[in-house]
Amino acid sequence: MPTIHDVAERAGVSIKTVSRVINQEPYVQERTRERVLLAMRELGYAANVSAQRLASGRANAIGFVFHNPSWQYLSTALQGVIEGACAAGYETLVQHCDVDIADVHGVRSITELVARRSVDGFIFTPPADVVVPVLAELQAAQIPFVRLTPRDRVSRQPYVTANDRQGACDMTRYLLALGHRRIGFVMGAPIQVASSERLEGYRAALAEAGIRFDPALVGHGDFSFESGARAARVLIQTQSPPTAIFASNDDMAAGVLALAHRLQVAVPADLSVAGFDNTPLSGQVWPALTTVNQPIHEIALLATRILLRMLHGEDVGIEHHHLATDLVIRASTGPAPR
Amino acid sequence: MPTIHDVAERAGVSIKTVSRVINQEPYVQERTRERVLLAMRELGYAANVSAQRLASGRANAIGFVFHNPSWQYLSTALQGVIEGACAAGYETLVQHCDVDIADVHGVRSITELVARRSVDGFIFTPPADVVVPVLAELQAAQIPFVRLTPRDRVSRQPYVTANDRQGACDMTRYLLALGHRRIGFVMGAPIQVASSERLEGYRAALAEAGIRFDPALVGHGDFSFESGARAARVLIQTQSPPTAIFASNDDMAAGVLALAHRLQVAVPADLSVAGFDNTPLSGQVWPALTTVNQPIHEIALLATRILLRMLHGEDVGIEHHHLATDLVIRASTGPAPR
DNA sequence: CTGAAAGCGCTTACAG
DNA sequence: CTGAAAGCGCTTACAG
Repeated sequence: MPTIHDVAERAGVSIKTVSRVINQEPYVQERTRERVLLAMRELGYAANVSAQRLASGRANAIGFVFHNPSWQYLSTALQGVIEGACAAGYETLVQHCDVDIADVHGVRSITELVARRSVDGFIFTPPADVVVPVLAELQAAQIPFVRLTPRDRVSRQPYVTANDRQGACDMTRYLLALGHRRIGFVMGAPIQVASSERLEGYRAALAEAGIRFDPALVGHGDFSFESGARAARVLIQTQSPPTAIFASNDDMAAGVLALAHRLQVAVPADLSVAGFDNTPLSGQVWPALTTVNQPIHEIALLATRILLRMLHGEDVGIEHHHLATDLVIRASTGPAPR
Repeated sequence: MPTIHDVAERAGVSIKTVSRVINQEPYVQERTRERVLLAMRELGYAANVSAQRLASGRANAIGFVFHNPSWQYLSTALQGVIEGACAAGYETLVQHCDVDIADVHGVRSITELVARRSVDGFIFTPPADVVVPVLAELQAAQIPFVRLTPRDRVSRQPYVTANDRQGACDMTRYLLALGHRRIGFVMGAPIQVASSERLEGYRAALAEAGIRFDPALVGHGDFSFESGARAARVLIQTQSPPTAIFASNDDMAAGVLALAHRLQVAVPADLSVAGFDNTPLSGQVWPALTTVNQPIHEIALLATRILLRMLHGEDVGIEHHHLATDLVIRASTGPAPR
């Protein structure tokens, strides 16, 4: 493996000049730069990352922390982070964080990445951001991090999220426009901030249309398929059942759909069903789900760019971004019956 | 940040002795070891990974290469790799490999990880293992790698896969046991070896039962939901349609299901439908899919353990593992009609 | 069982 | 615009 010395010798310059070319520093004569670049190419040279890290004190790597969000969320977000990191010459280290064991393993593994100088900063995906002591520790140690769809939105720490409230409001407006007046809503796990945000969006649209909010039309789920089916059973078997059910994620909407099939309720003729997240699942059930798309890739990319700015020493101030969602209209929704 | 010198001073030993304790080398007096360990704890010491890498010439990291398999496959496999790597003190670097652009970006990014000394070896997930020139380059450079469910199973290079043939054979036997005699089969993308393996399993079970293989019962898909629906349309609208359709992955089986619903074919009363992979999707469609479970986590973990042995200089010989799958029986299959 | 010396391949100040 | 020296924090051989 060629080193910086080999390149320097071949180009007839000092290693410092080679270093300047590698790091794209100014003040290198164009002809010199070209000679160095040529030598690097001829030798197949690539800088030794560990040596760079040791000498510079920077890892040029970011940690991607996750607990266990949906597979799809994780992968899409990870690709966004990798894209942003790669473009800036940063590596991405994936770190699982066990939220349940709280500080035993979770904390250790993350702070260890810092202690061992393996990463310069972190991206936290939900719900990994609930490990508050870790975040406090990072903050105290001045290790930058950006959170994706975090639970706490009060602190000055930067975060990027989809605008859940607006998305739910849009969907509810759409169902109202189809003539639905009794619209059921299935809530997600209360611990996640998206749950209440989506409920608020639903309520806002109802209020806007002059429709009284009816608690009896709200089912309580936990974002799982089964909880969606359970909530739907309750909603459908009431005195005056809703003509539409808006489940606040796709998994629960699929559960609603399965229950409707079992009870022989025609979708969307007798019951419209809508979801949230635009997961692959939403397009692969029958009928295909009308849902809300979250720009996960863009969210992750933006978060990474903010993190990179922080790593470059920039004082970014308050960076709280709420990215717009969009409606994906498919076959599971239709005009209100009668 | 404390260094090895700080620990050495506090423990009253040389840095070499501290190094011995860090690396768990023998020949350290128990009392000395304890004093060093105590000093490390008191100082909150963690070795600087970059310094270790530079000095030792080893990265203690493995690269996880992926193209774009299903999200779920990717995540499950990644967790298996991280688990195995972490246990051995290795970091995991996730590297996307663009199979389509072939050697422009794909090759570059992978060989660069090696050139920059960022990783010691690789795990290739399908279909990233199709970048044959990269594999050849790695082999020439003596960089160990293990492939997951690779296309090429002839070379001596180690790999780990699920036993697709056995899984498909088991499923077909199960359908036969339910009384089905005309069983349709939807093939996946021909480029993936799993496609032909699964077809072979189907054929083997038919032969075993003394049933002639009928090419007219084989639909040609590409593992996508849409291709499953298309293939099902052809199969269902023939003169004597099958009483069961075995789609060789869950996405296609969901497509078969959607088409059956559209054509008002009752599942499983009139048509049994089976899938393969046991993805989350399979449990969230209606009726829930009978499918074949692949032990992805175990596959990834085993692959990582083999890679680690290679990285430790062991000559592992031929390591070609075919892990058993198991049947997951749910609601989409039932006795043959009549 | 323990240690002093050299060196891994870079970057950081500092000179010129 | 270019370079010589020092040092980042470890491990590797080699002595004792």
